[in-house]
Amino acid sequence: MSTRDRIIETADHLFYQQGFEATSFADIAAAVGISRGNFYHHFKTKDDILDAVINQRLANTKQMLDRWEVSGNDPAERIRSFIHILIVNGDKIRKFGCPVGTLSSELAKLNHAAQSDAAGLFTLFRTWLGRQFVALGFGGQSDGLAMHVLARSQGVATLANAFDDAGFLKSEVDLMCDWLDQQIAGLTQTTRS
Amino acid sequence: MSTRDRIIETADHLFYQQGFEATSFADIAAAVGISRGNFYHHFKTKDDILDAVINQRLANTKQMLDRWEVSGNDPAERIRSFIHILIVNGDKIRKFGCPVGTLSSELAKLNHAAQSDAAGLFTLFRTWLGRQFVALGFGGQSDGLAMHVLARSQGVATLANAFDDAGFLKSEVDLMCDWLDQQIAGLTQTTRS
DNA sequence: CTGAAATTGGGACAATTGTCCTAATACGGT
DNA sequence: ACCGTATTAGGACAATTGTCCCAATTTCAG
Repeated sequence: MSTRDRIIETADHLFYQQGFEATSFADIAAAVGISRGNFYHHFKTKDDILDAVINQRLANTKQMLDRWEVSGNDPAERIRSFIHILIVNGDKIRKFGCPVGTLSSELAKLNHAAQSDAAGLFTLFRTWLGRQFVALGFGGQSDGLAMHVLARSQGVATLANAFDDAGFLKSEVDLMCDWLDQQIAGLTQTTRS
Repeated sequence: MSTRDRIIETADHLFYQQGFEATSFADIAAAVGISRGNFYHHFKTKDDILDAVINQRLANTKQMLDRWEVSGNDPAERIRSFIHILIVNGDKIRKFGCPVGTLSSELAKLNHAAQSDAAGLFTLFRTWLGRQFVALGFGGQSDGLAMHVLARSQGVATLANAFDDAGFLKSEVDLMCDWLDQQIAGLTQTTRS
């Protein structure tokens, strides 16, 4: 892996675990094991690293969502896959919160120009979830349902982090899956009537 | 108002709008209009101000919740009052997120000792909401329902902030109120059977 | 092999950080 | 009026910040 990529990967982890503002050039350089001069050769400003990190997250997320979409599962199962990220990444979420939500919140407070780019991560999930709901037949409600799923996931992540509570995380994931089943059942009923 | 109280109030606003880490002694002193030396006389360390800010938030929140509880409204109406904070503070939430959730998240990332104190703000709402659900007759489910309301509020705040979307905020508040009505209706039905 | 370009290390730089000190002023009780 | 305490201003302090420069070293095409 190139030095540049190692810097991005390390910065990604540190931004997630410590926050963007609290992570310094020196922190990243030390974690990568290179000098600050070398660091500067690859990234002139702190905003440059942030852009690179966000772009990598966007690419990785897009790749993951694409993988989920080409696989044979039905849309409902895909949405459940999304919901279950909360469990798969449960340990990290309890320690550091959701990587997307916490970065977006921090950049909003810093009034940082990259906030909209960070929000693009949410948009990625939003449009993907919306597509699944459309495929299920929810039509014009799909975007609202996608935002609803996104919002509940964010809330669960925030509280699981605040209380460091794995049980709550699990039970809310179950509730969300139940909710999804009810929505789908309700839709089938409406279609039949 | 005493200088000390003015410092706390100003620090509260700045911590909310800029974040704890991004707000410096100099920022607060300048905003209050006092010298750093004067500042130091009242608060020896940055953690001291943070403690004072959190304690004031705890006191203010407790006072607000007490006020809501002694008023004649029924518990369901009180829960709706809580949910509607999202609308009342909608402008600020869209700009800076939820004061409780964003502070808790930031302190968790900073591995700050005061994180548990900040989480105490959540506990305040949690036990208060739980008490309302108990009063409604939800018994052992009450705490889970309280956490559920808390989580959904947090998620709505996070996404309303990320997308700066007032319409989404409004529609999710309506959804939460509908959900509350359904829960209560379901409870009555169970009681009758 | 050679020379130019890319990469790397080791600092320098002013600005800002949290913390602390001292001297001056304001205030309140006797 | 006086004295001790509380409050205030102004600055000093080392450490760290983001940024930048320059001299080595490595890489690699010709």
